[in-house]
Order: sequence, then structure tokens, then C-alpha cells
Amino acid sequence: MSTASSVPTFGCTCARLRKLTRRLTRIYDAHLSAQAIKVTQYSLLANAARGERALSEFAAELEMDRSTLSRNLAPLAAQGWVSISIGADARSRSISLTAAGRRKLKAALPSWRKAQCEVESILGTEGVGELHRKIERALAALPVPSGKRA
Amino acid sequence: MSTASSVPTFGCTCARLRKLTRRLTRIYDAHLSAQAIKVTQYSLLANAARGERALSEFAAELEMDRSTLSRNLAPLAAQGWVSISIGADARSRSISLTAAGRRKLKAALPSWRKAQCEVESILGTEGVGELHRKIERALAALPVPSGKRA
DNA sequence: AGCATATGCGTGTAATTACACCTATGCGTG
DNA sequence: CACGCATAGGTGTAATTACACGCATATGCT
Repeated sequence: MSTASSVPTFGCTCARLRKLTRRLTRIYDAHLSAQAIKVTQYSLLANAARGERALSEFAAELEMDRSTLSRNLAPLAAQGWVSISIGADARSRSISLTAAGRRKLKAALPSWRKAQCEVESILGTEGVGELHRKIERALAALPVPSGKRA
Repeated sequence: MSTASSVPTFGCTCARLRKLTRRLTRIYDAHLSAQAIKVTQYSLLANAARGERALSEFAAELEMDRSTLSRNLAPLAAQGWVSISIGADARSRSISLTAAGRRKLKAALPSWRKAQCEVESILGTEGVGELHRKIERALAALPVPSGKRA
């Protein structure tokens, strides 16, 4: 039935998740340190590679605060990997991956691959698959940050 | 068979996990904002309530860098919720929850409970249970930060 | 006792994260 | 066209996170 009672059945889901995130992030970052970038940055590059978009759209897809994304993109822009230009609407910023960014992404792929494979080998392909399914299911059910802040 | 191949079967597990963490954290933080604290701080208080310990032990349990924990405890100490005293070994810091900290933890419990119940009601008790199992399994299998940095 | 090493923390630095608030720009209506 | 509101970002502030390095203390060996 999985009826929601007024008393929690489990410990803090958020705390457990954060702990796992810390561990995973350390693994990926360790591998990516060979390329002097972090998983978060690798993800940003990989996402930027999906096409030029306004900052807001980009942030919405990642479900990240615009200011967060703006700040996280800054070091990547400083390295010349992404370009932040003024869009048609003079208020908006258009984010795109530069040629150097594409090269960097390509160069970092093997390191990311190693990290991902390490995780898959430790947890097993099955284990990772189930974890992904749980994550996707949760993402599909949980309320999105609503896009707009009232 | 779940054999680990040299090519990843899935997308970036870390990125997906981080996204879910962002969403969950927002939900908990929204509820806990009534108490002017964040989930991370609530977790710290709850963990501190388990007994007085040296900073290192505390950090090891949370698998958090000592410097991270040190900095995260600072605002809690500033509020008088935790005490950071010098241990038997003059180099070590002994962390303990103060009486005010216990009161704060008690006062914040209902807010945390609401957040946890909201998550359980959205994902279903079953769903959260399965998610927890996957998380615990992953935590059990993945390498711990080794405690010591060589 | 004295010195080398090991251990426990703090600081510097930097990125990740988000909220509240401000600025600039765009748009619609009178 | 001008006023008012809505929208896109940026800034201030603050917490979370971790690594490298440095300082102080403890410990072990001679």
C-alpha cells in the first residue's frame, strides 16, 4: 500500500544521499584530477555540448539556481572552454561550448570513463542500473523547483 | 552476469545523484527554514547528539573532510548549540552538543519530520525503502575515503 | 634529553549551492 | 511615448565541500 503516515519510517534520506554523493564525487574527482577538472565541471561541459542555450534554460535543465550556474561557469569561461555571450534579448546570456571546450571535453572523457567504470565494477552493472532506476524514479516523482520563484 | 566492462553502460551516476541531492536538499531546507537551519546543520546536531567525540572521529563517521566539518560546525558553535573544547590531547577538539543544542534539535525535529514525511508520501514508503537499500548497498561497497591521507 | 616523525587541526584557496535583493532590459497599455 | 510590470542576470551573503600546506603537539628512538 505504501501509505504515507505522519511519522517517518526511515532515517534522513537526504543525509544518506548526501553521504553517498560525497563518496562518489571523491571517486570521480580523483580520476578527473588528471585533467585538472571536477565532475561538476565535466558535467557542465558535457551539458553545454548539447547546444547553445540561454543561461536560464541551462539552469532549468540542471535544476540549479541561475546564480549557481553562473558562478560555476565562470572558471570554465576563464579557461576559454565556454563562451558567455549576450543573446538576442540583451538581458539574456547565451552559453555555448567553444572549440577549446570541445577539445577539453574529449580529453577528459577517458578519465570520466575510468571513474564511471570503477563505480560500475564495484557496484556491479546490475547494482548501478538499479541505483539509476531508483534515482530516475525519484526525480520523476519529486516536485521540480517550480522554475519560477513566486 | 553484471561483469564490469571497460566501457560504461550508463550515464554519469555522479551527476544524476547530485541532481537528486539538490532536489531533496531543497525540500528539507524549505521545511527546516522555519527553524532557520539547513538539513546539513540538522544532521550535524543529530549526529552530535550521539555523544561527545573528537573532531576527527566525527569527521570519519560522516566521511567528511575534517576541515569541512570544522567549518560547518563553526556557525553551530556560534549559536551555542555545540561546544568545541580542547581534548585530553591538546591537539584534538572535543565536539559535544550543548543543552541549547539539544533544545534546538528537539525544536527542529518536527520540521525535519515534515520534510521526511513529504518525501515518503511522494515516493511512497516502498520507494523510499528501496532507495535507502540501494544507497546503503552502495555505501557498503564503495571504498571509504581511507581515513588517512597518505 | 633531543631530534625525527607522526598526528590533529587550522588556514588558504577554490568550487558548489542557494536565497534575497538589485539592476537592466523588454513589453504592454493608456 | 511614458509608466508599470514582468523577466534575465548579477551581487551579496553564507554554508557545504575538499585539497594542500603549515603549525603545534605528541611519540618514539637513540
